[in-house]
Amino acid sequence: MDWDGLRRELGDWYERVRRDLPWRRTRDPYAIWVSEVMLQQTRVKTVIPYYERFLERFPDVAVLAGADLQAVYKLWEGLGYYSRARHLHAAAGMIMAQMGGRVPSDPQVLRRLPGIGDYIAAAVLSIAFDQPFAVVDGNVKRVLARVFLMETPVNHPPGHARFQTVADRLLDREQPGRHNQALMELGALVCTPKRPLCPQCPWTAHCRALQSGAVPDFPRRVKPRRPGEQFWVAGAVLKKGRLLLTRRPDRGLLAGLWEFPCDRMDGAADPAADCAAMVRRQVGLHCAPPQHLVTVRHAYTHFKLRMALYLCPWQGGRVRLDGPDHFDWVRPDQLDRLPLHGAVHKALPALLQALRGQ
DNA sequence: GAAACGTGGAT
DNA sequence: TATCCAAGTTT
Repeated sequence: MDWDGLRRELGDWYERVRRDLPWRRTRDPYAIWVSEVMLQQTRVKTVIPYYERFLERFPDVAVLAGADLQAVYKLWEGLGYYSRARHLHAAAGMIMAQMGGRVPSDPQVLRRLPGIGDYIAAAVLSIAFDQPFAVVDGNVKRVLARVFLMETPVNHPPGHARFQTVADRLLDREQPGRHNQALMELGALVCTPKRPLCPQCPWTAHCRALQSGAVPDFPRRVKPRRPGEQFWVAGAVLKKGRLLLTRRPDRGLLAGLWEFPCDRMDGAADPAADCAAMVRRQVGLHCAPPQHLVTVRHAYTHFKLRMALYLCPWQGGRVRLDGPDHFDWVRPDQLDRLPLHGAVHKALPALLQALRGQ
């Protein structure tokens, strides 16, 4: 295997075609780090506007560390995987408190920060600090699987180490940052999951999948299991023109985001009554018979959701929380101040229309 | 080590 | 409409 040839051809190709992305215009370790966190399981096109806003609002570690977590969540709204925002904020605090305000360049130290795993550590160390660590992300696995005809499934954790081994051997230790980005760029632009553009690939002379006509069969994947379906009922409690919003705990699904009190339905022959009972249980309020507004569908990674939203006129009681960790009575025109999750955003137009009609 | 963890675009 | 899947990490 001509490793030097591979590295050179990849590097030359990258210099020719590389996209001008915002995080490629800086060597600031903080900015690189933020971009890598946002890019986790998220498309470049989606990330760009979030990245621009984030760097404008939180230009360095000190500003981020001093910000309210809620403000960070608000900026993260709609990007998904909200624990990333919490971890980023927490890590910034640790960097200020323990590391002199500088993103650490020591692999052991960096790797211990929350939200920084093997991939992000390697990316930051190579791109911002020129250290020889090879990244292994979805792009890299796909490219390696094809070029080396690797049978290892790319979506099965036990096989990850095999890809890391190959990536380590392939790494250009002279220009590790450029090399890592080039390999990912190749996966993103040419060696794509579907309909790869092999004629444009710098590695056609080396690719074993191409030579054996097996490109469409690689990479291998294990079959994911079907996500189940959940049914939730949500109640928009209305009192004197204000809506009750609750905040989800800082762990688990949609951590830290705001929503109308909601819960899974337990089979519910009578969803409206179930909603009223849910409101009593979750926030301790009594309401008039709930009126169905809309049912939205939403797909999460591991289950599908159908959420029925009801309008629940307040009748009595003071808020006592069981589940959510905060609440607020919000005027409908101020809902956009809170970070809300996708299902709530889908249901919101129906609610606002109903309120206007009252 | 399997499962949890979001969302939107492409097909 | 259903499925795939994208610059992964945590528990």
